[in-house]
Amino acid sequence: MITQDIFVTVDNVIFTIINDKLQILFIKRWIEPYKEMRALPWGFVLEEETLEEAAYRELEEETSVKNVYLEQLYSFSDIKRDPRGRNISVAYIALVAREHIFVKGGSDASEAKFIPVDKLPKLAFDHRKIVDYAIKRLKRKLEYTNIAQYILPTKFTFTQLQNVYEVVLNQKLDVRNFRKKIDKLWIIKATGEKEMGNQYRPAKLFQFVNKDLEIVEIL
Amino acid sequence: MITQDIFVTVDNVIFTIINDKLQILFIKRWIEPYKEMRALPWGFVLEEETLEEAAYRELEEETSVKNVYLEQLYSFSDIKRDPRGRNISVAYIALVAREHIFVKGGSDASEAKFIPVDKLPKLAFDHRKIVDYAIKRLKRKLEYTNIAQYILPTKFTFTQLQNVYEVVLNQKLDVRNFRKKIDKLWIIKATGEKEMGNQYRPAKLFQFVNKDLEIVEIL
DNA sequence: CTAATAGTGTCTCTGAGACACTATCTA
DNA sequence: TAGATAGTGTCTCAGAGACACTATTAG
Repeated sequence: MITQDIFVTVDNVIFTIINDKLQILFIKRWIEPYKEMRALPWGFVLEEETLEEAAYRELEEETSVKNVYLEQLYSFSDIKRDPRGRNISVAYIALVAREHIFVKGGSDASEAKFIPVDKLPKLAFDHRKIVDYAIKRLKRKLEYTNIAQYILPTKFTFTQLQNVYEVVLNQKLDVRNFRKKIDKLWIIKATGEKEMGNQYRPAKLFQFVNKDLEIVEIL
Repeated sequence: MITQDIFVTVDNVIFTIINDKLQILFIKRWIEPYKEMRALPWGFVLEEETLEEAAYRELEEETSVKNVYLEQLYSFSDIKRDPRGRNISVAYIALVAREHIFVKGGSDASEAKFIPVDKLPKLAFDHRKIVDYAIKRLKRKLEYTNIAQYILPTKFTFTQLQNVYEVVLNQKLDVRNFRKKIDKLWIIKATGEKEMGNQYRPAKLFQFVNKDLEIVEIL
């Protein structure tokens, strides 16, 4: 029998939209290596849990969260990715609506916070590579699935939906064309309610028809 | 420090086309569990190699191969996937042209052979799940990249190219529409040569313009 | 000249994108 | 009634798919 001295970990790329910007959760490292730098929340995989369970457990250590979407991204295995020893990390993407996530109190150890993707500092380990890959996957998936629902509140306005697309794809979209396209896909339906309380015309509230991830050619 | 007793392995889903059929390489297991059943070629990840290197090394243990395309598929981690102990397996997809792969002599131990995807027997472990996922990925990737080149000889006819699409997507395609579409993508070019030796009109030979994987909206 | 596959063009329909005005609410 | 955002329709162009015949070779 072979012996292996390899540690298996999970890294989470947790996306949400705050202030109309796509943001990712980072902790601040308080020990070497990469002390003081930002890093993705990570954790060891325990013997009695799957990778997905490990990712979910890790997620809950840093945040209070509900209605989260979790998807395996890729496994990273560069020999030197952690200078302390051989490590293989399975990265996960998490998508959450702003309303459904709460970052746990900044114990001095972790100090977790969301940072906009266009303002990322230099990151620890190979986390920049992971983040880049995660963004690419998210963009792609937005275009052929109903994944947008996981980053939105259950009930949302058409404008909010469009904003998800604009912020993730990082480009402005035409209001009329966007609505036409979404309408034809039948992935959302009106709730009959309206968003009140603003000093302008109230917007209709919508919800997604299918609460599971669905492949739909979109955009 | 945590101790982990988890073995990390790689499983290879090796695709090629033989007799106009999409086929995958399997070995026959000669020990329990799943003795006598078909399984994907697999191997342990060594401490001084990346996952991709492990997949490639394993590939070379079962076959002589050149010009192979290798891509990480997904990591499988069901607690009970191997009854002998905790195991996490990173699956890889390999694509090879029939001409570029040779299955090593059937030592009684392994007896490796290609089996058409529509005639798979019951497979060992969770390999059915892996295979299904691999086929799905391959189909999808065929539609938006130039990945077909890796399953074709360097020079090929338009008919052969169309056959790759038909066999992988498992549907007949219209000759004229297919040619029009491929033409417009500028991903292949005529070599000027023709395929001779047949008792009918000789077909022009083509080759791919870009030898690297390229994202191109296709079909 | 027969058998077998290579290779080509047109029409219709649908989806994508460009583009500007009216509707509805609060203060 | 001013300010602010919600919500809507038309035209043009490009790509997708349906469809049938001619071209070229070996024997």
